[in-house]
Amino acid sequence: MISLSGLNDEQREAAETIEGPVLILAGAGSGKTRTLTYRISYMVDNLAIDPKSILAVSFTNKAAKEMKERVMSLLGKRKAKGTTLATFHSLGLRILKEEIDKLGYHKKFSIYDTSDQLAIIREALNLYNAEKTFKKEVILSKIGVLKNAGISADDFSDSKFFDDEDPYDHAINYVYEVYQEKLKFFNAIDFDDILLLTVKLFDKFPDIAQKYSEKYKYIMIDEYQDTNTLQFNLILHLTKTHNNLCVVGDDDQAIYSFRGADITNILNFEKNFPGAKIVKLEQNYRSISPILELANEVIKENKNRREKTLWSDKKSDSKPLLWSMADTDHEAQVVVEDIVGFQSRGGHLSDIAILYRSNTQAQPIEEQLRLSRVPYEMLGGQKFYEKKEVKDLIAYLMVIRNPDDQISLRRILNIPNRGIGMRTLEKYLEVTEDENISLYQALKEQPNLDPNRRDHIHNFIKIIENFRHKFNNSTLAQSISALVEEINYFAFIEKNYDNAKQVERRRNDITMFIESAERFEKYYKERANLETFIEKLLLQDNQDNNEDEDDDIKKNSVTMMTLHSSKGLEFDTVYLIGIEEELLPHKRVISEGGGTDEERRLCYVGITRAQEKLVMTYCKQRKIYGTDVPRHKSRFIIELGKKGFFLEQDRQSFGHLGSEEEVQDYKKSFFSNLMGLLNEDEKN
DNA sequence: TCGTCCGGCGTTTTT
DNA sequence: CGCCGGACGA
Repeated sequence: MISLSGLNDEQREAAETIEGPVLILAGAGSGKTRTLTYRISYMVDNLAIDPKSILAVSFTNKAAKEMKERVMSLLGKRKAKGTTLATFHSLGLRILKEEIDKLGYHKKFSIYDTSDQLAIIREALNLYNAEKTFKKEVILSKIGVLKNAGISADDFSDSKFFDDEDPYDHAINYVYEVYQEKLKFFNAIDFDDILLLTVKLFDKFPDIAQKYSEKYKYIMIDEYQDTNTLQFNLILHLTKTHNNLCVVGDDDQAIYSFRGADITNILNFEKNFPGAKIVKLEQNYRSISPILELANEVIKENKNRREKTLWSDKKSDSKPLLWSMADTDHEAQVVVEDIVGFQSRGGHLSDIAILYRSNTQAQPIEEQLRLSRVPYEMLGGQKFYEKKEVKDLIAYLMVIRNPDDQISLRRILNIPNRGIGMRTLEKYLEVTEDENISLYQALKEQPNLDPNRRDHIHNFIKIIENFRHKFNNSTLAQSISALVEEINYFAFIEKNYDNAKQVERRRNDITMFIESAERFEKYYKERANLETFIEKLLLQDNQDNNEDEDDDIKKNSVTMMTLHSSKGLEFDTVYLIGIEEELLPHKRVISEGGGTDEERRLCYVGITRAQEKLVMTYCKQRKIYGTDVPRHKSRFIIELGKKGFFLEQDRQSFGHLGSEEEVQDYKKSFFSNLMGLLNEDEKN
């Protein structure tokens, strides 16, 4: 039996209220994950509820994984088994994998990322209007908005989102329809479809919806303030038969409106789910009070929020710091030096996070960390699978699995070059169009269309077919290596880049890809196959699965991530870099004229990640499009230094290294930087 | 068919 | 500054 005595009164009440709707308003650091994990454990261990009927949904893989680990450590692996702790998208995908044929797709569908989506939109746009009046990125983002609002292509022109006066909307109306048709023809879906189609399925087939609702009798949703209409509809379907819904959220941390998140979902919870019990968690267990005071000061400027009084009893005299830097390189240097100093005093690198508004900020820091030999782990950013070489290989896997996947097929048809170029492709696309068959089918069944290319096409098809068998009969990693060999991909890389370093890097990416398949196999054992591997890749679920040896490495590395992905996490020390105008709040938001409330919340999220030490930085100068531009500290904090909420230090002169200890650290880190540089040179 | 060169362009945030 | 896409030439 799990004891709930470690929870405070409110937390315990939330954990013990199992039946009916519950809203937990949980301020930053108030122990909501703790509450949720105890709630799950309490249900399984004390109430003997079947773990299979418990579903907890969060937004990011990171959060889902964290929840999983904490439930496991509380309940033990054996008892925790069967609970579903998923992200919205992994849940949707799980359902679609079973049911998507009812919507007219085959079960081996592909999932398209942004670049795949853009490729389709470009063609659809050409069909609509040969002139380049409309930008495909704008169209894509609007389609995304529509999908997240639950609006299909047919509904758009009748919806409140459609403006008859706006030529863009007419273009979108056309493109959205063509886009969706093509996706279906390619047997592919995009990210938003994962949820859109799941909801569609439930709308269309109430009996299927009922099946899942009966399966998941107890549902918990984390970060409820960030749910959008589509997700809300999904929740409605799933809770329909029982109404056992427990949501956790904090309106001050709503930061996903760009993805259609609708804050009214949390504000109207009682209305949507009558009889809801509401629990407020207001004690912050995370941060020392000076950090919390700064956070409260920042967020209180926002008008539309539920009043909260977050408090902490962790008193301390050490105030947050604000460092001003000369430029981004200087910023990286100072921050990394500080980290090296911390490390040399015996600190754990895993206690440190570097947070930023935009992924572009990560680059100088990353470089400096490498130079100083500080291990780090970066979340998000350029995704591994988005690298060109990796994408090529994945495209092969996709076509092997789903030959209808025209986007992937076209990507690899002439990679490595095999003499099937644009001209040939166009001929075949015509056939595809005329006979309404897939491109793959056309290639396979009519190799004589272009006699000069016949052999090339034949060989290509043979590779695909052979490897379809190969993947069934040998292990995943073996098959992938064999494929790389078969298509001579390494030779292709060498041919394409004359720069030896580039060749090396790209070869390395391929090796890493194969290694990731090996690790996947090791962890998933007999469940490891092409299907499961691709799914993992596409959900960007890169959270490494290796429980054993890599754990040590992870325990000793700095974490870098955007403010968005930091939500829900906590660190002893946080460097919040680039607290400056046009970055936080972001330029785009300022120029669009809308409020900066969400940016302020983002700032609040960043500050409240820190437990003991918070360092904010800004640069006096920053390179934008290659030229240096003067910068200013963010409006969110500009007045608060004078009021004593943090200490401001100008690091440009290095004049603020006070204690002897710090000076020593500085010297040491300078030396290790130098060594790093030398070693780097040696290598090249 | 394939490589290269040039001009325009845009930088949020995520699954 | 660096990417993408179009144009052009071998």
